[in-house]
Amino acid sequence: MKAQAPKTAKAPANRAERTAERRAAIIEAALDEFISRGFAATRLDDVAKRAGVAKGTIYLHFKDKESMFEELIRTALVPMINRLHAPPPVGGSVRDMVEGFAQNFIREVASTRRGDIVRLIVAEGPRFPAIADFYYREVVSRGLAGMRALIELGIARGEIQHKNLSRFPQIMVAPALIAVIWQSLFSRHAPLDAIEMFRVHLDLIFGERRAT
Amino acid sequence: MKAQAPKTAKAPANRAERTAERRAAIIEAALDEFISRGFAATRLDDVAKRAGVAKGTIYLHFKDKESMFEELIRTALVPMINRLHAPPPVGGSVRDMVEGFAQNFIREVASTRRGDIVRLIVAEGPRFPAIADFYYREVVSRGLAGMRALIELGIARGEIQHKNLSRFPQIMVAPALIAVIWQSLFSRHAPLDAIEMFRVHLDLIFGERRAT
Amino acid sequence: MKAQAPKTAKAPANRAERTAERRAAIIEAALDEFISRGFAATRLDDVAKRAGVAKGTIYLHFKDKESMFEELIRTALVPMINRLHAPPPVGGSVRDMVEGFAQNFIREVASTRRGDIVRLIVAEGPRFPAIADFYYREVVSRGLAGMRALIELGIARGEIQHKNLSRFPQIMVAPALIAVIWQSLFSRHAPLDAIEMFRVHLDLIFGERRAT
Amino acid sequence: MKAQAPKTAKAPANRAERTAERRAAIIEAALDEFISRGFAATRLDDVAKRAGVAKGTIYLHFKDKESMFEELIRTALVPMINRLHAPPPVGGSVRDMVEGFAQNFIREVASTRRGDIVRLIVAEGPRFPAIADFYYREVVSRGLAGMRALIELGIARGEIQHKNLSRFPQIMVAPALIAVIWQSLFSRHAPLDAIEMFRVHLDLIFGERRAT
DNA sequence: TATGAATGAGGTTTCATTCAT
DNA sequence: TATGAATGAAACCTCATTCAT
Repeated sequence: MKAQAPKTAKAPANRAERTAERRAAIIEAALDEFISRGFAATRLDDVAKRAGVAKGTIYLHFKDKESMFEELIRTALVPMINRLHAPPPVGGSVRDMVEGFAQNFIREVASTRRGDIVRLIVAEGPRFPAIADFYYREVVSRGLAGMRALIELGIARGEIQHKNLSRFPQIMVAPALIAVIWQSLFSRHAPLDAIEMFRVHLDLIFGERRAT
Repeated sequence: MKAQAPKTAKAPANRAERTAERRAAIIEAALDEFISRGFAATRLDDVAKRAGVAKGTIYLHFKDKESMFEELIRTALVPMINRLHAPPPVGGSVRDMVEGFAQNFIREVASTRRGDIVRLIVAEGPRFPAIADFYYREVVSRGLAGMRALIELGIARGEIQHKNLSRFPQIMVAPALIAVIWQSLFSRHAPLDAIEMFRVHLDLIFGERRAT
Repeated sequence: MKAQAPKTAKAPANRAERTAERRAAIIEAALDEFISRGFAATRLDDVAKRAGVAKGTIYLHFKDKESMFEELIRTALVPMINRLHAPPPVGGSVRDMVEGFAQNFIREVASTRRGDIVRLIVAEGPRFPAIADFYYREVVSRGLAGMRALIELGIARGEIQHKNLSRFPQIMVAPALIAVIWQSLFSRHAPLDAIEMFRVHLDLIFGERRAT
Repeated sequence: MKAQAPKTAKAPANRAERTAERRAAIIEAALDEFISRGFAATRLDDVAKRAGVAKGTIYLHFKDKESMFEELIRTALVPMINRLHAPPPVGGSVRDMVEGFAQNFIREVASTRRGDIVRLIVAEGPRFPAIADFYYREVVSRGLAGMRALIELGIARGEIQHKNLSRFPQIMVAPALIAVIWQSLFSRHAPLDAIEMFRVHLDLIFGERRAT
């Protein structure tokens, strides 16, 4: 619908819209800067320049640098959280479900900027307890709970033999995290086929597959 | 004459010794500060205060903040590197060797400041390629090579069934890295028994054990 | 509406104007400080205080102390350069032209802050080749070329007997430079009537005058 | 005489001698540094390094940087002063005497480090009144007095026609000072034959010469 | 709302000077 | 006497934040 005055087609109609766009540009720019420099080394000047707004404009949207950072991380995590909420694509075997999830994660997180956000949280978490708390509450604990449920399903169905695995669902996702970190730090030195690594990892858990 | 005062063991004899001590104090203090604040947010003023020296003294030992950081990380990694060089305590089964190694790592790295150094590298690596390079060259690639050798030994001896594991030795150590990160970020929220987790992980690889 | 307050002539209308004023104040203050302390001993803190701005404001106008210095000198030389460009007040004898020029120079340079700038260039030139180059190119070589033209005119007209003088136009201006230096260093000890000295100097070149 | 123990010929016999040598080395090094950097930008560290002594040693010979500078300049001026004291090589014409003096000055001052000392005084004089005073008293006023005496002798002998010249002996030496400054600042851009220039200058005063 | 010039606290770094050896 | 490690005041410069327009 929306159907506003078509204007010059490009210019974003009304004021509210332009404001929202500016805000989005700031968020986008700030994320990029924070990812590539970390919190302390990021200059709001650069964020403003990259977002195409004046420095003062940032303060119309965020109280200060710190709350901007925290809010940003939260915002950026929402898509990941939503994905966790989404019911796993029930259907095939548990292995297929886990593998689907991991492929998704590796493709959409480990190899993209979202992976850098994870690394950013690892980097700045200790100095921003609010962020570590939020990340634990919204991502880690939910993700592990979901993974544990899958593991238990796998055990119940007889796909997984190792009963103890449900005590440490972290093991299931460990290679995915490794992939994220490897990507940021070492892909230059040696590329890593994260998806294949994950498959081998699943072989350990579910037993070797017949066919690929 | 000068009487050769025997000193009360506390006063560090000669000048060179005191200088060395001061340097050690600076290194110690700087590591602590870098770990808890990251590179950019660390103030050399605080480092000096913590080390009990004047600000200028730092510059007698290091060219500037950046090279201090790089040199520090290198220095701090040496013990880890040495441990990797040390021939694995050959003897029992491959599983025992790996488990011994992991216990050692978790006890001496994951739960100590050394673990924070690993996290620091993850955090600052992208901004300090020299550090990431050094870490890859001296720690990661060697560690993975050693691990691959062990895996191949395990396969040769029949302890390990999954031949593909040797392609991704990262899988073997993944839980150890998870432990390091968990320790820094989430141990407050939920403690993690890293050693037990690693044991379960080894069960996946070597098969379940009869007795503990 | 906003009533268009006519302002009381003191308040500098719009923002751009105030910025320009501030910049001018910085330049003014910096020149004074550089002149009285030299480059290295000048503190930007003092410049800011004298200009009535904050320290950071200086950096909105100049990249750093060094480029501020170079730019300042260049700016300050422009009036002198313009004067050199101006066609000499053709008219009377060559002697009158030279004497007019010298009187002007002594009055407007040797006895004012502009003279100190010349001394500043002498003082800092070796450490700022860019400045010495600029000064040579824009002031010295042009000034000497002009002076040589005048000398040749004087020779052609028969006012000057010494044909060799055109090989060293420096001789013509030497007393003017002496005056500049004397002013800065020794006027306290013994005042120097630079204009009279120059007249005597011209007597050597053009022959003694009948009347004053 | 001196005839001390020949020792190893190279090593400077006794302690006092070594101390004197060290002092000389410091003076030498400091002069070089001050000349090429100016007072404020000279680092005592560099002076010490260049002199081959420890930083602290400088303070055994000089109260502080400032008095070292002043003392240095004084010391360095002594040879020039002595030369002024020396009775002019009476003999030929006044012109010969002046020319001899000027050639000497240009050869031994303008083209050497001593010329840089003159420039250094021009540069730092205003900030070191004691130095400007000393220089005026010991060099300038004496030099000008001597020059005035020569001029008056020239007038008396009929060699010089311009009676007023004795009022401004500065005119006589002006080209020599020009040469000093030119050397430091512009010799890179355009060499200046100072001796020839001075000769032309003398032609103005004494009349053109028959033979060269 | 949006701007960006201005601020000034605070950071890194330098260097004259001291002093225990 | 000579050393040079240590000091810490003071310099340059940055950048989060404010505010008049």
